[in-house]
Amino acid sequence: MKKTTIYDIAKELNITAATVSRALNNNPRISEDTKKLVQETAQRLNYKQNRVAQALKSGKSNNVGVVVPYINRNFFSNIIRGIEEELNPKGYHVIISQTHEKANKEIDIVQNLLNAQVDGILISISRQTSSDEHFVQVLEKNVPLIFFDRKKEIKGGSSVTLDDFDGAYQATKHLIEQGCQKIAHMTIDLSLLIYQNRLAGYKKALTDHGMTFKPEYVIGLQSEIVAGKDAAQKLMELPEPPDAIFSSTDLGALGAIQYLKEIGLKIPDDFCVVGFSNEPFTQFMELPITSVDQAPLTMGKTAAKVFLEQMDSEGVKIEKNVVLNPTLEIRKSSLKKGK
Amino acid sequence: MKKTTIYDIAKELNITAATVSRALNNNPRISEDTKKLVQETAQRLNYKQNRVAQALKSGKSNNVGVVVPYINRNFFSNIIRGIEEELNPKGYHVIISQTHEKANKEIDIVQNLLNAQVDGILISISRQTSSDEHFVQVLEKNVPLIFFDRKKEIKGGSSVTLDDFDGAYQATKHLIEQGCQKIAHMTIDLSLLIYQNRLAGYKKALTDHGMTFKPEYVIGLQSEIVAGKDAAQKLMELPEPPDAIFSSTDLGALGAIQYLKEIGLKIPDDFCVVGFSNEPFTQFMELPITSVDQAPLTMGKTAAKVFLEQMDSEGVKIEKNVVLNPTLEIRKSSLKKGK
DNA sequence: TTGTAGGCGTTATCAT
DNA sequence: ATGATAACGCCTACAA
Repeated sequence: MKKTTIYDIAKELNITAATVSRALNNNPRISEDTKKLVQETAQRLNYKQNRVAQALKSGKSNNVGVVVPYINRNFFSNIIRGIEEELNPKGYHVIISQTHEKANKEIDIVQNLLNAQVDGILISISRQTSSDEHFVQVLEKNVPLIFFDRKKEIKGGSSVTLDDFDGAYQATKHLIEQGCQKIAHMTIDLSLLIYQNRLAGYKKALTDHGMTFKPEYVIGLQSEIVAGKDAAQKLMELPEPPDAIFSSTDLGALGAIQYLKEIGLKIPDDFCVVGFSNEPFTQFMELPITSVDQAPLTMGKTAAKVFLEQMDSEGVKIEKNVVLNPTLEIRKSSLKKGK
Repeated sequence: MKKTTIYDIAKELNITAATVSRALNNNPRISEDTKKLVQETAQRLNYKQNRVAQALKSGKSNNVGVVVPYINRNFFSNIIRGIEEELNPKGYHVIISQTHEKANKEIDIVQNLLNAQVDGILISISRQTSSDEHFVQVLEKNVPLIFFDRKKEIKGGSSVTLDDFDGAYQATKHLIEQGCQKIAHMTIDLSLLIYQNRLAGYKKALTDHGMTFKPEYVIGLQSEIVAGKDAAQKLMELPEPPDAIFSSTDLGALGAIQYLKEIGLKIPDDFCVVGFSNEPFTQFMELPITSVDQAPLTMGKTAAKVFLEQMDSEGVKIEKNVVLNPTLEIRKSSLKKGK
């Protein structure tokens, strides 16, 4: 079945394609009669606008590219949900791609998206990413570029991020208020800004409350349960073991909890643990885990809104940096009785 | 900065755009010299193919539409990951949309995707969906239509589904083998085929092992923890309460476990519970939950492969229905000692 | 081996 | 209020 075009409608009505186009686009200087006629015929012939042709003509594809490390991570899939829900009603389609945390892949993807004439790119950079060139190219083509969560400082780019510093600060302060004296910190890849900021927030909370920062209380790991267990073990074997852990990941926190229970510690009485991300499982546990919520849905919606603003302000270049506030979800793993 | 086109390259080299196009597409009847020249100039001028123009010309957009109820459900985001990983290397972009389980939204989305000239649609239908028309339209336009997980029987459509019957059968059989005598079943929306099949598999396993099916042991609920608790309570208040539950969802299973623990039952000694979906949290629990794994990644990859096959077999209409086998992940919640 | 010309479907700019 | 025409960028018969 051939697709029907405006020419088919035109032929049917003995008018010209231009008129049909105008009628369909509600051009004011078309008689109501023809408009009606055209619309009816369009319906009858089952006409559908060809968005590709429109895109070629207008230079606008109505597609935006969204780039993340992995789609199936809870955090990212929530962000994407937010983006889709904000952009779909405005007529945009969301194209998703995964970098697998590889810089090369990211560069390829960005190139491909540009070739596909996307109207904007929303991205959370890969762990490996160090160069800027592909982002510069995006901006040179006047394609809006919005970073979310993991950003790259670049002139002309916008961003929506979480106040990781504050999240870590809240978490640490909460532990202090629970009476914890020796608070350790588990972190991940410190090459990423977000983890640096969490570390910084942790430090600041300590010193703000008259506690000294001890380097040996900071331990790096992969985001896995076993790694969390191992790290906890190392911490507990220190001459002066900690009495609380603020982990930059929930899986790390979970692993730590498992190890601490194994060696007979009572949580939260003997030891408090706080995670980061507020993964779904943290609230399902028998011992629910306190965690910093990153508001991914809001982050996605906000990133989409920033994109829309840029599209609206034709010509005027906007550079907007939104910082969202995290919320500490306090649960059993850090809530001492009587507090 | 204006985009460079093949005309710019042509002008630069005093040749014609057609030659440039051929050179870039590696047309055999172009001299190696010009090819090289063209490629160098393309590089130098930072030329990028315009995929929209190509799409208009060829009728192929190199975009596929993927439609799911919600992107952030673990099951769906894993499927999407599989699809993207399979299709990206082949040069396709993946457009995602969410139906929010609404039939209207689904119809709109499908229309929009068709307007956008997608080369294929991969979809898991909404709970509400009853009509077929939008799918018929897809097939009439010769656009490959592949259902995954939740399908609609329709001539010309392909599908990749899970053998839900078998998953339920395995789960129930496992409970029987553990010595459970009175096995209840928690289900969700029986208007969806998948839940019907799970119920059927449950029944068959019972009768195959000489146990009688009791309607009062089947209880419907929403997929929430509280609903699981309530349902478990109702079951336990029966004159003859069950000694095991096979739940069609993991959250239902979790809720049930929480209630059972509250009333002092020991799991798995007094009571066994099996869930469905193998959500990440099931393995993180202090009492890890046995669950049926749905192999979402494989499902996504398979759906993508089916789509690719259809694209390869130009003209020939293929209708393919793949059924994947679930795996029972046996964990503590159903594993009696000594078994 | 390369050039010419037309068309994919739409819209914007002239005319009429 | 409508028609004619060109253009978006690319590709491909057909010619040369």
